[in-house]
Amino acid sequence: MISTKGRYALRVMIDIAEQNTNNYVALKDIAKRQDISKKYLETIVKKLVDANLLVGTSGKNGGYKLVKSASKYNLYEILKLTERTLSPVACVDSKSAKCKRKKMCKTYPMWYELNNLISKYLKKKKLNEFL
Amino acid sequence: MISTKGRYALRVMIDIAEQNTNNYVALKDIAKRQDISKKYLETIVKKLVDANLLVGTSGKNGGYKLVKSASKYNLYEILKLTERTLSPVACVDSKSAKCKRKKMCKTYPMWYELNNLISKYLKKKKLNEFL
DNA sequence: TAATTACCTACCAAGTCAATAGGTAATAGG
DNA sequence: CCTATTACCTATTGACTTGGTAGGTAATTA
Repeated sequence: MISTKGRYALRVMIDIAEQNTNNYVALKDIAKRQDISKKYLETIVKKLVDANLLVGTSGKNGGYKLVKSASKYNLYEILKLTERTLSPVACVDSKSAKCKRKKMCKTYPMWYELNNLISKYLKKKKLNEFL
Repeated sequence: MISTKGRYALRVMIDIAEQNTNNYVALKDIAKRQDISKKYLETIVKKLVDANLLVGTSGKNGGYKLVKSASKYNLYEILKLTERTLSPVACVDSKSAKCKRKKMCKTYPMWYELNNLISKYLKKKKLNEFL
């Protein structure tokens, strides 16, 4: 299941895109509009900045802004930052321990297919589709 | 993410179907073949019995068997027993608290669509496809 | 009646998640 | 230059879930 962090991250990205400005958007305002604790959002936005999906600046009129046009962001790249994994099962997750039954496992191909289905959906979905 | 319980449940169902017999299949043997702790499998198989996907009997030559042909089982009905939810996000999960922003939420339709994608895949996939 | 098997209740350690607390550093406007 | 504003940093907490174990009782058949 995708956590609140992931859902919030997406909403933050959409919120910034919606402002449709080249100015920095303050987190305080995003938190108010989205009705999410600003303190909590800080931990989420940090991940977005670290991954270069957002750029932030301090001080008066500071805040965050996108680094590329909304149509160039896909959901997968946003969500993978906040989620331990986006795989539906450990079997197809690169971060999980490898299963030694993988080669003989009758269910593995199905999990692999399902994983593909989800990944493709998320990679195809672009941020501008939410505006 | 689908838990080990769910993955094991599926493997148990396949294992029983594979034996291709009308006799009861003992959990001891399933555990050995699948290399899963029998004790742990007990908790999983109980859910399958409670939901009438399997029927079990005690005593010598006891064990579990299917109640219908493998082609009549779909993955969704099996996995939903072991997972708290099969929804990718709380927003589209009937068991989770309702989000009051649902009606105005820009992301909700996308989550709904993703949920549908996954559910449909799992409901279409039948047990006999693994034999 | 004895072996075999399912079935039942309880428990535990580790990990994850959602969220809060209390700061420090950078920047722009007056 | 100073002060308000804003991002950024580190640590902590309680609740919950997961994966798995322990130690039994009840049912069935040879």
